[in-house]
Amino acid sequence: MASRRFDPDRRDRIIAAALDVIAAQGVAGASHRKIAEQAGVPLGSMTYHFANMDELLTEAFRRFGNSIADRFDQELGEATDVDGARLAVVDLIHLDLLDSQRDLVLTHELYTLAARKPVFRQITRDWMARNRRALGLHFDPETCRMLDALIEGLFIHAALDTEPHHRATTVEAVARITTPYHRPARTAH
Amino acid sequence: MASRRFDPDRRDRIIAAALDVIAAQGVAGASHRKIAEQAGVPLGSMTYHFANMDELLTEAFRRFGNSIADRFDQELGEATDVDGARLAVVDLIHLDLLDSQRDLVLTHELYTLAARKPVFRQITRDWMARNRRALGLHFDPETCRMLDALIEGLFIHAALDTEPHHRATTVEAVARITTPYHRPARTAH
DNA sequence: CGGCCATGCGTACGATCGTACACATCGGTG
DNA sequence: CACCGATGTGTACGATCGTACGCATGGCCG
Repeated sequence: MASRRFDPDRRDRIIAAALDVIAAQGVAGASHRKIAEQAGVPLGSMTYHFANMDELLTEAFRRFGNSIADRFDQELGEATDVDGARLAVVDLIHLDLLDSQRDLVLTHELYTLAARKPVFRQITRDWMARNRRALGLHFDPETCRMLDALIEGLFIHAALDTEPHHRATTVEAVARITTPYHRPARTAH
Repeated sequence: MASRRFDPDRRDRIIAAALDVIAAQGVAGASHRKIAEQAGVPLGSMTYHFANMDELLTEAFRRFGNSIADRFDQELGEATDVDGARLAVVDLIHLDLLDSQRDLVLTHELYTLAARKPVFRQITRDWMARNRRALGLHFDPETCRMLDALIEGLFIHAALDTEPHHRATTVEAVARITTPYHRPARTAH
């Protein structure tokens, strides 16, 4: 039998399994028992490595948020001008995120928790702050807020629409939201 | 004692209670027992009036979606031009929706269910379709999609941000997303 | 006026949950 | 080599859940 000594991978495996179960069954369906089975560890390990369910969920969602934010940092860090940044945003939405039903589901689950429990709200805020910082390399703060909101909204629609989103629509939407509005000159009246 | 004969209000009261409990405790915390207590009906009434939990949730969220969509119809129906419609959208976001933590929480809960179960996805789609139809009175279809997405995103941010959203930011964001993008003329190079 | 049946309810059952905790295991230490 | 404490696990308990179902109730029909 494998050594009974401390196994540093054990914690990680449980966290990964937690995200898998949440993606498949939702937070509501994520029990210690199911996660333990998915991770291939005994039930007793759950309370040994994590004081309670909230601690496990907290760590899991923090890891999830960071993994998404890493992609923001990477894509946007490579952009060299505003147009490149716009393109990076479009790619982030289309390539990395919309294709992955898993990420969408996890995002929804996190938001739902965040709307109710302060701990998860903080995780979400940290995540959003990271995203905005990445966007802030190329856009002014107010635009970052709008752009961030638009990205969130496009997420949601992608999760629920039957028909796939057209990339052209995303391109146009990103272009619009990053372009300051100039009130048109009034014609005489 | 009150009559044992059929009470048509009973169903409605249960549905209203269900939304109250979901708003307060989330779908995860909404049990037959809690809803029954909130509605002031015995536990046995729950399975009498609703075949199972999903049927109750379905009816509750359908009612919720319709109540929000009604406000969209009303506000946008009163607008007479595009600027009026833009203002209506801003008002919808700020007056009716952002102030109400309850609506935000319910929206998140519905989306989370919708991401997983087809029944609730259909409810969400119907709701979105109603909203888009209302927006369609004043904007072209592509703009409706973008605007709808932006509204969703602003919702989410409102639920999670500590600081309140500035109305001016919303006004600017709505103006931008409803203004077609014109590629700027290139300077010589 | 007496019985019947639609309406509505109290209760109990089996499943599942989070968590606690006694106990097994075994590398390191003296 | 003996034992001790760190590491990890099996199991059981109390709470809560959705749901089923037998039974109480009382208007209505004959």
